[in-house]
Amino acid sequence: MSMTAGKRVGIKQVAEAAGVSASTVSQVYNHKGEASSATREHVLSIGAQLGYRPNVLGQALRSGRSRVIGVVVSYRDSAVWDQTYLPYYRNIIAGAAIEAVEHGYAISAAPSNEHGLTDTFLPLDGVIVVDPIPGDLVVEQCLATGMAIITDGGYETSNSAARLVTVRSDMDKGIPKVLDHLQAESAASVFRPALFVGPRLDSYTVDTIRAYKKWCEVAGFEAAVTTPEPSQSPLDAARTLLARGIRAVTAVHCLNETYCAAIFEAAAELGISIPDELQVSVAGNAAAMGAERRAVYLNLDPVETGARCARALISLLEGNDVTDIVEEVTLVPASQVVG
Amino acid sequence: MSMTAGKRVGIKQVAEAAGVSASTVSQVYNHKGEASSATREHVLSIGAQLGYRPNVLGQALRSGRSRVIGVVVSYRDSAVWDQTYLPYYRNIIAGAAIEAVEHGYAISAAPSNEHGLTDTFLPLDGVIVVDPIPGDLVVEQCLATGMAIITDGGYETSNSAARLVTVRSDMDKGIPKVLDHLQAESAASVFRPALFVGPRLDSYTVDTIRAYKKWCEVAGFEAAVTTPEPSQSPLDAARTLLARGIRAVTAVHCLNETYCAAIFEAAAELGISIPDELQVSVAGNAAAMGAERRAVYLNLDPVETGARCARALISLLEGNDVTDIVEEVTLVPASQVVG
DNA sequence: TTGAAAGCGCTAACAT
DNA sequence: ATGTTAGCGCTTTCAA
Repeated sequence: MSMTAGKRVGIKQVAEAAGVSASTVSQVYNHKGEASSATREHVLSIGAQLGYRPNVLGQALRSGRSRVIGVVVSYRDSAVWDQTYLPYYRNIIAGAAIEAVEHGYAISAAPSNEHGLTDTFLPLDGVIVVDPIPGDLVVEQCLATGMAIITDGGYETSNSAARLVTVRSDMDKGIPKVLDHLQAESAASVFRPALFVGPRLDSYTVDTIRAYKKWCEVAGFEAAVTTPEPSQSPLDAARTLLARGIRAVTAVHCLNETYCAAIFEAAAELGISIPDELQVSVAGNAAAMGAERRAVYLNLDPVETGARCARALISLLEGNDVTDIVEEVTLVPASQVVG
Repeated sequence: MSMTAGKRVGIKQVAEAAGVSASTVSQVYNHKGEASSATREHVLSIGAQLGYRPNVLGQALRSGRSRVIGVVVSYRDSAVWDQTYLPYYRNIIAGAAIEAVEHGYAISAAPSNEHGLTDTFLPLDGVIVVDPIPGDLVVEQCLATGMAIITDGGYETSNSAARLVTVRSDMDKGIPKVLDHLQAESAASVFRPALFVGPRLDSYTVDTIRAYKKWCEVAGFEAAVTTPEPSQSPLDAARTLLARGIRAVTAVHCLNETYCAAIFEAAAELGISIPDELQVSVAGNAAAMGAERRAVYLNLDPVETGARCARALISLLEGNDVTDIVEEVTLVPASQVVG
């Protein structure tokens, strides 16, 4: 155990007990193999005997690597934050924390505001930025300092020296999957799928819209993308969308749980029955709180995503080449409980 | 931003620019008020100008405080771990991480095994131990080193010097609440409430059993506590319990989601209808994945609990007196969706 | 009120 | 192959 309290055994104690110098001990513990195997064994056995654990703080200070990675929690704006982003971040954080510890890293949630990353007390070896927008302030700041970055969501940069890896869900496959499913299950005489997204143009949204439009084009349907006007609530936008009538809109795919909830509420108000008169699908965690059993889920597992991001970042920090990651998304039909 | 990469400005740069010594700068930034307000202002303004942020690693090394707190993830044993503990821990971790960062602390998930805490790489200022059992190895280890500890769940120690604070749910109030509710809703001619718990005698289980027995005694019912035999699965135990018949058992309170799921499965097998023939209640997160709408929930919010634990620990670390915390639990009736 | 010096635990040049 | 020296950024006596 490397605890703080109590008199811990340090490199010096081991050095003394083993009758060697501190640097030899250090050398044995790190650059495995420049010491004679005799001393090596000896030092190691003494170390084990004394219960020596290198103090990471010392290592960190000396090497400039803190073994702490940040998970950037973007600027929070009210309702949407609480409903969707906060739960999502929590899961990302938890997944990243559990993965990180396996590799000897700790997690620091790193809040950001309109000025970018706010004070993160511990120096960060790298960061995970969730859902950046193009030219994201936090990403650009980190890029500028040469920090290693993982984005959960696509990100374009011209910075060729960047240590930046993206992790994103494969909407190019997922969206057709869910639209095909909706069409196959559709009871309407004419299938009319709409897309309901938010105003924030992060890559997730952009990818979703692109895939939707492409599917419509290929399948010969007219694309209908609805976005709340500035200052319009998701619920209002949903009302407007559904007011077109159940012949104009027979199915809606929602960007996330927030928009899905708005659709359900608007449908209830208008006396539209789901899924009989209106099919609803949503990208989100089918196993999450208040998951809507009447909706089709394009299942996202944020805990796993968090773990994946942490793994990628750590791999990057260890000096490996890491390529962008595209996550598969699975389809969970309506009324199906997820184990 | 206190990032690692790039040439950060340190105490020396500030000292030089301000024309004072490093120790004066340090003094200004820490023991607010031993420098003349003139120098103070000056140093602060130069510091701000240069964007100086104390390097926590340096501080930590010198002061022996790492500003990292551990969340101990207990020994994981297979199925129960995945179903109940892992989700619970995740939420605790996320809640603790978000709370911690507000106070300048990072979180390290700290895995433990049968030998206690395994290597946690960063030195910990304190730990949060979830659901310790009496004489818990991890708790005792930490106690021995004088580390600050928060237990999520009651814990008894004779160590008077201990910096140990417990955070627990108020089962003494919660259990009567849920049993009263079940009794009031009961359709059976004779109300017969059973309790279904696990073999692990952590304080949460013990508290639950105690409160249940007391309620039965006061209300004049016979107490019936069911625990899986060693090597018996929860499902098997549930089968045995329900096999007694719907007149012998009209209601079951389950310790957690694992036991609740077992009851539901066994009931389905036996053709017992819930809640008509059998009332089921469970202590857990009513807003969680796969929450059972037919069950009555004694609602636990692990994210909030995690935050509370972190807050208590940090307060302890800052040298405050912190008293044990008892969390209220609320009742969520069956078939009610939680916002 | 301020500064000089020592050192937290460790690693990396450099010397031997 | 091993030891010596210096110093990462900071705090903390202790002296001025």
